Amino acid sequence: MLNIGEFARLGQVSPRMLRHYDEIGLLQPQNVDAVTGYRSYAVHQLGRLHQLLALRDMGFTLAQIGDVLHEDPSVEQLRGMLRLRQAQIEVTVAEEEGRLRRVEAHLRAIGRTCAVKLQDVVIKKTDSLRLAEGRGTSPGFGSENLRPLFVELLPEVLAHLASEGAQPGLLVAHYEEPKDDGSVVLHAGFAVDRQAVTETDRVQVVDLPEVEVASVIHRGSMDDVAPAYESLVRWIEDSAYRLAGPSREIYHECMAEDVNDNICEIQFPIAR
Amino acid sequence: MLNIGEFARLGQVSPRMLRHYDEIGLLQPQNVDAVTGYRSYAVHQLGRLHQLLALRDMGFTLAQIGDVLHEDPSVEQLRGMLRLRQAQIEVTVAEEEGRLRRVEAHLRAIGRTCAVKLQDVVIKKTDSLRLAEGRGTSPGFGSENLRPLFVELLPEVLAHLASEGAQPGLLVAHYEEPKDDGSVVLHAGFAVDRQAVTETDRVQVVDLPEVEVASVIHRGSMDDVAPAYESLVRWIEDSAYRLAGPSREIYHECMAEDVNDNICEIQFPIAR
DNA sequence: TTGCTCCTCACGTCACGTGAGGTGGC
DNA sequence: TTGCTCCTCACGTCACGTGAGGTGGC
Repeated sequence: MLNIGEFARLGQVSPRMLRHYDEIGLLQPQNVDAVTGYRSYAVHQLGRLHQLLALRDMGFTLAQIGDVLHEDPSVEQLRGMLRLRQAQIEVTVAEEEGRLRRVEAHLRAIGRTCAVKLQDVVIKKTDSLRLAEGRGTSPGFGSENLRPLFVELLPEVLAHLASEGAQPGLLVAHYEEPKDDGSVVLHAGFAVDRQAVTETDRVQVVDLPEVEVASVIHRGSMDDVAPAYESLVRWIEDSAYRLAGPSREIYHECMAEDVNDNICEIQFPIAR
Repeated sequence: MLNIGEFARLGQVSPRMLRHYDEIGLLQPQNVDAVTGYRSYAVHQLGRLHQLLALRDMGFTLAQIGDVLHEDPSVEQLRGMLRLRQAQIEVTVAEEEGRLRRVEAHLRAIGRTCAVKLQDVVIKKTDSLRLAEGRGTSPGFGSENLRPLFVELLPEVLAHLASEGAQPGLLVAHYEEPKDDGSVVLHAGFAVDRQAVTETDRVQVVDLPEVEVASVIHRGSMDDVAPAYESLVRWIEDSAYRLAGPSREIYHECMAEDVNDNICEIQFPIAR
């Protein structure tokens, strides 16, 4: 019979761990002295300890290990548990590799620019969104092209919503894929949630689906949005995602007294 | 200004998380109502939240994120943190892949045999060990060859230790690489820790170094040790380690009344 | 007597999730 | 009045590490 220190040394574990395994019933000493509380382990318990450590090294929780040790599962059950564990580890590995790619994308990003503040690209799922919107074609991106279109479309949408007694929510814009000549179709409108809004030939109601996006927050005038767009796109390509559609712009704040306080979230659907 | 629910929805986080970040000073609301305690967030705080989430997605702890957000590190410092994080993730990935290989080795092991009980292979570091030992050559492995050698060598070692007033510790055997003709040199002796023991031409004192080993516990007669050896070797090869030397046998229990209660630990040094 | 090993609490870890119990505005 | 959102505790999670304070045999 071995005392706890000797047994711990043989098994290369700490006495505290053995006490813990005793406490939760995973591996109880052969004998506990009724007076002193001293634990004694039989040499053959080293085999049990080995099983326990082997399962722990495979990443099973102590509760699962308890099931295996006490319930003596069939070969089939054991195989099932191992397969499940295998699948879970594969998921973990994939997650960590994703993390790694994101870190490396940020590393390359700070290598490329002097702007320190681009580490705010975030992957998230958007909520689905119902918009009342107007549409128009612009000769290209750039606020010199887009601004007049916003000024044309938005009052029409607002007037229509007012005539229907609906409250406009967030201002949202999204785009269609640019044509070969560089022209783009802009959709600009307001979130209307579940309010009933009828359509006209100038105002449509559309549902933007939930999608996974990469997103940045741009603060300031939309005249200066280009760098944000560029770093977002490069970040996405860098981190082994790919662009899965044209962008959306969500104007969380677009009427600040100071234009530098405007806040616009730029989202690109991504895949992979 | 947004209340906590609105802000949480925009950032795709839970209100509880925002309260937590407030509590630990990571992201405090623009305003807290003195009477009701209601938190209000400014839209531009979405940018801060994005930074926070981006850092979290890279696996930084909240304490580290706090440092980045509050202390506005230089590009060089930021690069250093990212590099460190990158290295840590690479370690994690390597560990998880090791786990995966161990799980797969066990899966193949239970596919190969009907014996359910071989899941007790464990990787560990041995303690260094000082032995007083005798040496002899056997025509091969197998207890029919080795047993006479043990019977010859061990009494000599014991007698020598007794004459020196030293206490014999654990019985340990180890081997040299087998020769081409299949013969092996057996070293068999007893642990002597730091006791002073002089050497003779029949009894040598050696230090076995600390090494990383794969280890199984064999219970019963050494006549039946072959399957344990075989499964240990296959397991090692299977899990992308490789054998880094000949085996050691540690006889934790070798004089049980019932031979089936003998306990022997078999270790193979491994590398990679 | 001093050192060593053993014992039993019990707190701390990390980033929140999940009630419990209560409040304020539509 | 009912629902909804907000609030503040405070426990639970997982596998131990790390004291604190005390005991027993050489």
